[in-house]
Amino acid sequence: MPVISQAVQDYLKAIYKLLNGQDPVASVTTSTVAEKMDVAAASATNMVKKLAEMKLVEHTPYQGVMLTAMGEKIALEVIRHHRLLELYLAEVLGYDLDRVDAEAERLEHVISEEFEDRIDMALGHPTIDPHGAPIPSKEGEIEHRNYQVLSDVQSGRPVVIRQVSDQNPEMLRYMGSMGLRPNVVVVVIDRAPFNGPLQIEVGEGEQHALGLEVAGHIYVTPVEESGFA
Amino acid sequence: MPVISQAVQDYLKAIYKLLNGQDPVASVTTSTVAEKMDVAAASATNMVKKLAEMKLVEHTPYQGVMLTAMGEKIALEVIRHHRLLELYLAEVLGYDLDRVDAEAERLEHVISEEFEDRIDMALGHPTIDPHGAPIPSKEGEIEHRNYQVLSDVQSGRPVVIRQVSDQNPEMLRYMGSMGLRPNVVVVVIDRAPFNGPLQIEVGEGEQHALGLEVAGHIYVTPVEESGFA
DNA sequence: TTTAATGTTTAGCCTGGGCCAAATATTAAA
DNA sequence: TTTAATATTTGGCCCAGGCTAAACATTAAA
Repeated sequence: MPVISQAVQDYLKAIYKLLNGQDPVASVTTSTVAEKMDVAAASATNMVKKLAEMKLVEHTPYQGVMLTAMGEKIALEVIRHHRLLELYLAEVLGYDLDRVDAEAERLEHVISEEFEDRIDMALGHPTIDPHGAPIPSKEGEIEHRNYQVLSDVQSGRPVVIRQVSDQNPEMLRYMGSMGLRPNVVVVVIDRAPFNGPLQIEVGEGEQHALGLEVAGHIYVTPVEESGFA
Repeated sequence: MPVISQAVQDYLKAIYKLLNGQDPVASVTTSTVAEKMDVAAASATNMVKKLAEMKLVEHTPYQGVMLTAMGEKIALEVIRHHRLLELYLAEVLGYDLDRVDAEAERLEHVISEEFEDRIDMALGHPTIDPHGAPIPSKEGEIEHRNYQVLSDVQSGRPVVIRQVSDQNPEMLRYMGSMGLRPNVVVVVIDRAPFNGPLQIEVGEGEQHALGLEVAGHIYVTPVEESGFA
């Protein structure tokens, strides 16, 4: 089998996330892949063809792409690397939450099995990354949890933040500035009409007005529930 | 100026090491570069031409290659990354000495300035890597020390190992198995004739027979001296 | 049901960094 | 000093992974 290049890893990861991410998509087409990877449609077509030849994906033209077992395994390995690295950077090296993603992105492709194992051990075999996303096991198992979106939470019911989207460092920084991070309790005090902002109380203290877009990137469970499906 | 690709970094590092390494070479020709990089001579020619266009080296055909100030700066940055990483892997993550080089080789090209600074801090701003090689400062300064080669040491005079060559993991493992690592005291008990092996005493205890090839990759100073030039 | 809009693929090109084989310089030996 | 051995460079090729423009499919709207 051909080499699993960095590009191949990145595409598989992107496809995996589109299929199983926070808002999974019915069918992953080459153009959604192109968009996620930020490349031209033609480039995605080429790569998808190549991945299909390598038996890492199955592709029905105009329908969509699916990962094969092998493709999914590789994607999960990359994601495991990524999330272990994120946690290591945050916990051990003291990175801010909004900087771990970019660094992990580059490191994830070059670390050895030994590196993976050693940071896993140093972290005590963690299962959740610093954004609250599950870390796949070495065997390629990953926990799927059902979280609610903060923007859907009704007023007065306290919820715990379980996960925040790591897509946008600026948004992460903004969330961080209000204390919005995993394991923090939040109560929606009030919802402004016409898709207006939420008034929320964070932890014991401060109140903030929070737009729906940001609230839609915060995943929560009612206090007392874990979110297991 | 064009992008400093990984390949460019590797060539600059190789040229730097040929010029300033443990046995510096009068002139670095494209073919020595090719050999060090383990590529065909034509490939090295191409890259040297490219480096010259980027003003990172000066090349006089059939004479040799020299680094410009800029080229040397980049080489030293890469070497700093490499050696900080080696030390971090050994000290913090518990790597064996013979495995740090390969891992650092891949990581050195992808870590950010922030990563560099954080591990530097975690290690207390070290100046020597786990093989005993100096770590260039962030400003691109590097200490040059004058060490003796163990194979040249006369019998009966105790010496301290200051550095071991990191070229060959197997040799490193072999050295390690005899306790030959930086900061260990060694005495040459006897030299067999006809370029035969040295009989050495390592630390307080064991004696070993050590071939000249390996002894030639161990750098020492007489006990009580530091090796500063 | 035909047309327009949209999505997908093909064709052909580019860049980086390898390769080999052949041509050309240079140095060393006869 | 001429020849042989050795270095170096050139020319032409390959592969990965991008790109654009054009061709071709499919779905939605008229």
